[in-house]
Amino acid sequence: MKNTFTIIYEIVKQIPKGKVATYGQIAALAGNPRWSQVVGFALHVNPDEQNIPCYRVVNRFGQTASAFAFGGEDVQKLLLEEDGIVFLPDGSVDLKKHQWDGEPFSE
DNA sequence: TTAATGACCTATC
DNA sequence: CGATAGGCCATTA
Repeated sequence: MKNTFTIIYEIVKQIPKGKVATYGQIAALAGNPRWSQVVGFALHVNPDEQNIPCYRVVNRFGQTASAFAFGGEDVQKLLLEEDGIVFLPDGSVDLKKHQWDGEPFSE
């Protein structure tokens, strides 16, 4: 069952520790920059949260969504801190310091 | 089946 | 440069 979701899951699961990726970035890496919404949907269902760290996925502003599906917003922040993410006083992560460089997929 | 919404982003004025 | 509007894909009702 390798649908669009699987692609997104693969990307998110490939996110290295201590870094975060944005929906648009994941969508772009997936091969479709306009899957931004679908990416959110994929994480929303999150059938493999154990292997799909949604907390490492943030929006364009470096903030997580309001509707979390694996615990709570506080947990999300804690998990990122555990990974070594630097949270700004605004409640967002320093994308310019932790935004995922990109997939190790050398073309 | 059609229509509307959605953890969004991009382009244009 | 800043803000506004629209659009794309998939899922759900």
